[in-house]
Amino acid sequence: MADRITRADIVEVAVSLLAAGGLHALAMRRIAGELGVQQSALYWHFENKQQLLAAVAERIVAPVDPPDLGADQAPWSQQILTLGTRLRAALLAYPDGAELVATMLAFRLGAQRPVQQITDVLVNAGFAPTEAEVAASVLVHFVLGYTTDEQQHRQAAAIGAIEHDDHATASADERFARGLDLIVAGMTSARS
Amino acid sequence: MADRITRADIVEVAVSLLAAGGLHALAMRRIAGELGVQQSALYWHFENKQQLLAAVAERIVAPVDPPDLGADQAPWSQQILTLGTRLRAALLAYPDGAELVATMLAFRLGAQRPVQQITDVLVNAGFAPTEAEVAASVLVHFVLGYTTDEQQHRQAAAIGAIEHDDHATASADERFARGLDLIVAGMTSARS
DNA sequence: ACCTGAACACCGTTCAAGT
DNA sequence: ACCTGAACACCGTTCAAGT
Repeated sequence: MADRITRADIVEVAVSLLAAGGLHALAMRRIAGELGVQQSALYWHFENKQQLLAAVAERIVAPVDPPDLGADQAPWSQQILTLGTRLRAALLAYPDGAELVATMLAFRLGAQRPVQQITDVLVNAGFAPTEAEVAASVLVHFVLGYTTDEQQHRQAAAIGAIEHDDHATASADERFARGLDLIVAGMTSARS
Repeated sequence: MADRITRADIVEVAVSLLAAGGLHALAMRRIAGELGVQQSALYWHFENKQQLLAAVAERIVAPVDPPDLGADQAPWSQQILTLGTRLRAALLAYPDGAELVATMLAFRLGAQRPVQQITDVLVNAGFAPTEAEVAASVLVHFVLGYTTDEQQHRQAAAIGAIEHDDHATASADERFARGLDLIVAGMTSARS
């Protein structure tokens, strides 16, 4: 009613809807409703829903800080573990966060920064560019896939389709950490 | 018109629709139409669409043969490489095959056989059960994630949203193989 | 047991028209 | 430049009723 709508407003509402109800709640009609505007109004600011989702995905992975590339940096293996852990934490901050980012990444729509950061760390550690890209994709696919699984399972438990298993949830962190370790070990022997 | 509809008929039509038009073409209305039946008729045979998709996913991964667990088996690392390559080939056989199987796996709806096969190979090679599960999940998430990326990118190129890059497509196989190698190397150092 | 017919409650996207 | 109003072309699911 009051003012005009901006791209940032739309993304902000979209993020809050995602936080509240997951990907299911992220409908153009609902976003428009929340902004007090017609659904067609959104299409002046975004070409389509995918572009909007790309912006949301970007926001999700934004808090993943780049590691120090300066003098006093941790060993590369430690940097990789940190990046992987931070990425997972960022994805877990929103329901369906992992699925959303994975989809956007497959379409090459934003959210590419974490992949680039990981690749940079590896190149900086002496990996050949192609080898660094391959290693980064192994890591990213594991983080996204594992976290998607985790969130989807958690959601199914919340609906009551599955009994909530505290034991399994507790060990999710450790299984993830072990997966990361395996990949870092693989990277170590891949370095020329 | 002629005969009654069976679960197998529905799955068969669904698979052929997937082959022809990808996940987008897999609509209850279209399946029903192809069978000459009302859409509501499908709900007598399947509880919902997800259960139907689970059956389709099962069909997609069915051609992934279990490796020999007998006497004259190849070294475990070779068996892992073979299983990973076969899984990817099975997923590539249908458009959106990887995405479909990944979703069903996240919901613990069928298509779990490949994961079990990989775990079995590792346990058989002397891995501790938990370590085998972690290693299998790393491998499976890479195969599914990488192949989903590949198929989605290919589809975007087909629509014309992206230029078709023969060079990139050519090296997709090699990048995948290198990723597999990295993971197998990681598994090797994870074995107690 | 198996299916029809019809409705319910949704979707994303387009486009002329208004201001 | 920015938004409304209304339509188009779809979805999955339910359920009384038929046979």
